[in-house]
Amino acid sequence: MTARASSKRDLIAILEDRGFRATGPRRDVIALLDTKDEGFSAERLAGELPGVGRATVYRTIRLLLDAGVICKLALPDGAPKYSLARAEHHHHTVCVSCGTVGEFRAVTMERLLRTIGDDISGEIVGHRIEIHITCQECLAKNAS
Amino acid sequence: MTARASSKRDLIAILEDRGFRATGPRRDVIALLDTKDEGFSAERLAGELPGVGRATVYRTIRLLLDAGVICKLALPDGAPKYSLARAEHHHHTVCVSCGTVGEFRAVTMERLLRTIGDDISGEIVGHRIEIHITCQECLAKNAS
DNA sequence: CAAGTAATGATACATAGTCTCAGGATGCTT
DNA sequence: AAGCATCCTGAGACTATGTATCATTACTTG
Repeated sequence: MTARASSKRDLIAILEDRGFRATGPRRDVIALLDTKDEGFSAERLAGELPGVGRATVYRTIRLLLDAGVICKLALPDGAPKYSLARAEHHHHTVCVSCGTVGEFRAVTMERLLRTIGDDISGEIVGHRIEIHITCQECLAKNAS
Repeated sequence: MTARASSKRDLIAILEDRGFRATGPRRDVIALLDTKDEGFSAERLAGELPGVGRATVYRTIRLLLDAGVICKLALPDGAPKYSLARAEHHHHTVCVSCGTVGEFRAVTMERLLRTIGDDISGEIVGHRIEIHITCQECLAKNAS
């Protein structure tokens, strides 16, 4: 099991710190999310929670996005995916074949971005960096 | 006017080189595209071409995407945008306020990505790097 | 010019997500 | 505990972005 910065309890605490109620449906979403080590789609999440309304799943996802505890990313084909944010600041690898999402940090990257800032007119407010890969498992599968 | 690697004529040539016909509707899409210096949405493009079917606009966009002459990118809020690819390989800046898209190249970035490859299990097949900014114009507008 | 192929517009469908609304749960005050 | 304001909920309508289908039209090439 991967070490995880945010456990289920932490996520609930974060919600409450922001003045939101930790209601049943929200706990359900968080509990399911907590079992996922890979990227997941909102629709799939909703499908796995028949007791929770689709709108509520999306609403909870938005809350957690705003709180910064999950990340939204896009496969090259444009399909959106979510993943739990384990580390404070990080970037993602996305397997274009199976959709598995990984995280990496690169201090060098941050330094580089600061440098690039000098060449860019305007104020940098954020960035999105995704590395698209074919993961080990898919490489092995395709080789066979 | 910005120097542009692909002019209208070039885009048509690229289509034909790939075995597609340079039909009227496609020329219309390309001609309109050629007037745009900013990022644009497919829907907006379709709206500005009442004589061309919505499906054809999307189909033409896909052809040009496949040919690599336009790029698809995403604003932080998830809204998709397209932009003409001027330079061969490049990354984008997107103004989060007005949506204007810019390009930049960073050789250092490519070198860095190669380095990062050593830390990533699996095979890198691509990447997506977007710098989100507030552009000069929007900064000025907000200051007033 | 005939036949085959490519492209077209209209429309239906798919997916992702937001909005609305009436009802229900919650928490706060007393 | 009662009353009340607020938050949250599910259902479903709606929007946005894009793809698939299909009958019709336009090219191209022999």
